[in-house]
Amino acid sequence: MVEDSWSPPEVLVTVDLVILTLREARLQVLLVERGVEPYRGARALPGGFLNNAGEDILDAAHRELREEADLDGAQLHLEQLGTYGAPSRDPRGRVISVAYLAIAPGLPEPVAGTDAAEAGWVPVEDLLTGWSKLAFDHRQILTDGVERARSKLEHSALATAFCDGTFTIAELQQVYEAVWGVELDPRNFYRKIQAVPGFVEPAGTDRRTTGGRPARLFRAGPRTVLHPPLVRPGRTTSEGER
Amino acid sequence: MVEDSWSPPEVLVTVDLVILTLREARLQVLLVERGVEPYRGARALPGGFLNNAGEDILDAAHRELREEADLDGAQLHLEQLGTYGAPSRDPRGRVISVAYLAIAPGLPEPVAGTDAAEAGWVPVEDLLTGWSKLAFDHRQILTDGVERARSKLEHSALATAFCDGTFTIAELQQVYEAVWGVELDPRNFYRKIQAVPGFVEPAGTDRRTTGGRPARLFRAGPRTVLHPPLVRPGRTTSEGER
DNA sequence: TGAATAGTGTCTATCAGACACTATGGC
DNA sequence: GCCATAGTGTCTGATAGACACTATTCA
Repeated sequence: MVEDSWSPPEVLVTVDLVILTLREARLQVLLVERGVEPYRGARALPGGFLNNAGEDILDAAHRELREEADLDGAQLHLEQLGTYGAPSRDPRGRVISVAYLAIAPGLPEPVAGTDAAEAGWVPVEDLLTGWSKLAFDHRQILTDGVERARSKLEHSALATAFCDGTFTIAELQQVYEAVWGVELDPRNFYRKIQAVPGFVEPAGTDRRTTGGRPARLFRAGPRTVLHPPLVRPGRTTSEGER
Repeated sequence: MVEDSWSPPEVLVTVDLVILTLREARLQVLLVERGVEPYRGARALPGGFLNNAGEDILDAAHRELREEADLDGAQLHLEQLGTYGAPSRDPRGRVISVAYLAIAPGLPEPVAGTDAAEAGWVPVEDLLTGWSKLAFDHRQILTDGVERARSKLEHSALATAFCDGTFTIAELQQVYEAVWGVELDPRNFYRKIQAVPGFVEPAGTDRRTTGGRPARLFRAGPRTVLHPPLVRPGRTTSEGER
């Protein structure tokens, strides 16, 4: 299959990040404003080229996380999302992008003092329901990242990655409600969470929030795969979804 | 972040395929024997370098499917599995591999007359329970591919991709049993399948197999997402899985 | 007729959702 | 006390698994 005179083409590789968090009870993503061509001035996912030929792709994702969002990848959930390689996706030439999905607990303030010209949290809903433009194929990557998160909430303990070290069941519920875009019954949710062995475990004392009775605190348990799973409500009957 | 004199490193890209099928009621994968260094003589997943800088990655997967397995990707389920980019994974230098998962209906004979020196179906169980070696990080890629298939059987209509155009419910059950490595009750399975709207639809006449009453034929329905899902039995109680 | 598989009916323990109710804080 | 939220109890309709039973072919 390989002729003697043939040699494989070399391509450039970027690593792009879909960093999701919960702010003001809404699912938000970190976007930067591009300072250089192409797509100068447009909003894009944070990311950049591999540093050198010896850099591991996952390491590059950690580096971008630090450089562009001032986040420590070791503390975050970080998983590969997919690789986007349409020949026309980058006007500079053949550039393929390995996308990663990162989940961060709610950061109180927008990221500042970072490398990118402008970086800020944007509600995902505003981006995906409207027709806002993102650079390159980043809208598709974002869509895939959000769908990955929605799906993984059902079968994995991903939701705890949106929370701080300790959290209340109500806070965990907010994660599910924001990511899935549904409302859940707090009482049933409470029991459902605790019916999954190893999902969350108690963490001692109490804390109060708006008004009511103080809530117990929990931390993430050892289990990353949920049995039984938490299934998304709605669509029980037949709909034509692709 | 990019100095004026700096330019991003160029890397080589291969596309590797995890092609799964069902033969003799067992989950099998197509492997080739490498004819060139590195890993000459070792078994590997079929695959190869991008053809030229303008070739789409998915197109390259289709091309490899045709060249190395004589299969038509348009007829098969084909999805991206992930990208493997450890700097040390290929002794030739910086080569990253985009892996694809393909699902094929049971082919009666081993593939012959193809490009690769040797190509043949190997039971997945033999590879993953034993300590058989595969070239590069292909054992990891295979593991990931099998786990992807196992998981997607629960929530998608992937199982029909293992079957011919028309199939019986018993044949579909064999898919689940082989991929999951469990035994299922035929009567409950039968009703469970038909309880999922759009999963399978009737296809006319009958056919008989070993002995018993002839079974109805079905074809894949329009639905690719299963509601309700088919959940894997077993592991209901807490186990420490990763 | 008997063996073998296809397909249906039914029973029961369990579970998910609805929601009444109690507990515990701040005002 | 009143309000708000946390957490528990209970009821009910749906469901998953076990398995008896009927149907239809071949030998």
